[in-house]
Amino acid sequence: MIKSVDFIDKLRKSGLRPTRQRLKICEVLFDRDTTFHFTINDLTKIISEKLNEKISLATVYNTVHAFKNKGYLKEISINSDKSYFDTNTSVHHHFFDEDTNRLIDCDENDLDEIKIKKNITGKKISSVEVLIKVASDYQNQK
Amino acid sequence: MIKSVDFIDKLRKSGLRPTRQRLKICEVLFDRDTTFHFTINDLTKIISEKLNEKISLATVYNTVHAFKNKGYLKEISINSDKSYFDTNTSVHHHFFDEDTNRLIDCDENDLDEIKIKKNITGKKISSVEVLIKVASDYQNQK
DNA sequence: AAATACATTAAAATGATTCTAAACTATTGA
DNA sequence: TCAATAGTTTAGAATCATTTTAATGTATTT
Repeated sequence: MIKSVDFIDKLRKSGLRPTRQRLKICEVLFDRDTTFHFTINDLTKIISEKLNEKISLATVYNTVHAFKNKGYLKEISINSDKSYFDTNTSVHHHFFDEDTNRLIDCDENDLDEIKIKKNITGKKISSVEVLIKVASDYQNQK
Repeated sequence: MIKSVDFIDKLRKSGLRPTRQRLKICEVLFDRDTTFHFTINDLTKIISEKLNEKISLATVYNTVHAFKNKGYLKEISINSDKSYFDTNTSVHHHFFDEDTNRLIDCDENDLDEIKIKKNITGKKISSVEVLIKVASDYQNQK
């Protein structure tokens, strides 16, 4: 378990004031052993239902975006209406389970390195992301 | 230039009635030499501003989804609020220009084949998509 | 040509996200 | 320590993309 002091430090070092709300959200997001994939809705539910805390929806959005901008969260592109976030900020790819709408991290060994053999003039690559959609066999036959 | 008769045929064969609105949209989307990437907003603008036609927004949505379901359009996942569509329905990947918000198709030769070396139990891969975000050099240094 | 099934439409509804401006709180520095 | 300040939270309103509704219109079938 990570001490709340660590989060206070982390926030201060990023120029973010350690408020009650931000510390709570830190706990939910970062006090874990494994990567956490979530939508704003997921996070809001955990805060209100599991932790019985009341944090304004606007604050949840603000905080998640602040964390993303500081590099503590990664936003994942899914063909969807919602944004997904990932506590694993390293360069990695994803499986997306279309049955459950859940994301699964790809391991470094699950894919070969993606080499891009083309350049867009005057542009620099800022990210390369692979999304592998999976579904149970029978549902796939649409 | 594709004759409107061809579109009537195409629609009928797909079990879609060839209405004035659908034929107009076919022209915009499919009477082209090269792949067309668009958002619903782009399409609506072309219809109303360039063609001076009046098609209800709901119809544009309905039609684009119908065409997608019939396999005439592909929906592309961008980290964004909007959906992008592509008249190129083959398996291929994309560059996304973050400066202009424009999509560019990857050629078959731009990337090696993506081999996935992991299986999700009980699931079948339904798609593999690579999205390469690019931006002009200086804008990248945020 | 009538009956039927499918399509279009404007407007309302929905759902995710952002904005606003007022109240609140952490930090700074006298 | 305490007031000034700068940054934060908040509820609710606003926005924007998309979907639904239910009434009207049109292609197809018989």
